[in-house]
Amino acid sequence: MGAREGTAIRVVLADDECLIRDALAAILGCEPDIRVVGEATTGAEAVAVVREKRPDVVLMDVRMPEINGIRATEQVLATMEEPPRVLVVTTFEHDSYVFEALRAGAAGFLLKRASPEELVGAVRLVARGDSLLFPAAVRDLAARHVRPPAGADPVIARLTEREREVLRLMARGLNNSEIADRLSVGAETVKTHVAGLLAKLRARDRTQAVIAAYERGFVRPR
Amino acid sequence: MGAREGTAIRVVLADDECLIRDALAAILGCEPDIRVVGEATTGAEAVAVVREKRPDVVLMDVRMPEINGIRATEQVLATMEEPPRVLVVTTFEHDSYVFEALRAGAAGFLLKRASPEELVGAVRLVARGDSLLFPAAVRDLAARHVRPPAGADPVIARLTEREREVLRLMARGLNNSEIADRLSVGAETVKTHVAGLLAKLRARDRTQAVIAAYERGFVRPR
DNA sequence: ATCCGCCTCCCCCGCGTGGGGGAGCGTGCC
DNA sequence: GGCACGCTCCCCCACGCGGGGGAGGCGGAT
Repeated sequence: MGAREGTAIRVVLADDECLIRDALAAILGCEPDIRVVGEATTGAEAVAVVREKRPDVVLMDVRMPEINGIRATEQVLATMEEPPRVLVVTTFEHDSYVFEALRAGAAGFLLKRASPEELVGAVRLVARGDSLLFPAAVRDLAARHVRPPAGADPVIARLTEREREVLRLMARGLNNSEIADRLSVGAETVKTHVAGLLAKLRARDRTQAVIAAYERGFVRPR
Repeated sequence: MGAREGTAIRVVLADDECLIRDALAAILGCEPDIRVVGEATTGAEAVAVVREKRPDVVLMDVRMPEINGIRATEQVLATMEEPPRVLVVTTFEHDSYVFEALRAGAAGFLLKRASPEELVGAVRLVARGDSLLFPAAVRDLAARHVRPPAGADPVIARLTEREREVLRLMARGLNNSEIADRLSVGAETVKTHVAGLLAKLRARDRTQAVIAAYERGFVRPR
């Protein structure tokens, strides 16, 4: 899969800004082992062009008319038998798209301010089957898996220590009496804490509270 | 941060196998801009050496005596003020350590069978502040964020379509009557589905069911 | 010393929830 | 045709849960 030995790496460029496309084409065109075989200015067009040209690599901009680059990536990867490696390109590294790009199955993530050398390096890398990310991307990903430094969430921070304790146990599926046993307090006490929790989390019932615990990263799956 | 201009990139190698260390040292030693300033054979030793030598980059093996590379990475990054960039090295790319390495804050993930060029390239890359991953790593990560292809989980798979629908809404905090409205069915019907859900998920109440939904990746935070 | 927040425990009350049944209806399988 | 299964709806009932109060002790802030 990817580029066959001895053949040029076939690349499709998808970006709504003509300037960017030209710049990318110019940089990649200088490389003997890379050939730009198609261009697209919208997400929909990108899907069509990629389907037709069957490139090894797609440089996909995130922000494009009609369909954005993420969706286009999804569609390409979902519908093609031997999909190309998609390299998602964007302007801002703090972009939350980083994450979605990976979800969509992108092979890598590249910043527009990358140097020409980095660009061609990245194209060769993904064509070989490797993947790459830029630092912000990794930080982004890592951040999603490391629990926020003990209550970065303002709402969670407003909970008392005891309430957090109760919430943790609630999120493990314990009912009030079990929590009471675990904390060695009366069942009535637990109810009070639960009531406090619900109010502060704006939750109607314990189920919504547990959902909030997950959504705010207070507890996490796995 | 990282390597200052004009200075060599200072690298510490941590691997319990002497052969590997020597090989890495030999490869990196040939590069004028890279200097191996320390080596370690255990996780604990790695932490100590890194703290003392303050390198720009650490090549950290995953499997090491006493403390594994992941833990060592965590400790280094958590305790040092200007921590080095950690490049986690392993033998198998399907290793689940990939994920944990990122959690721990590693800048990149490298396979031992990488070519010498890739190795030095990777070291320079992370020293500059970039990060890199190999394809399996990205796939691994992506897999954690894409919901398993419509019920990879056997328990979830045993649910009927309607039950999954109800579970989704339950996990969004809706109560039975709200779910009934949303699905345009009677409240009694919802109760039946909920009962089925609870039995199949071995959940005592809806809260435990929602927890199961999160834990099994049926729904996910954010 | 006073106030306030937190933890603890108690009361009553309404209702949502879950458990136990049963039943009709359509679909697909054997 | 018989059968299983999923979806729909209904009954009654027990209980956990959440809402509304109140109350005492304890520590820190002012």
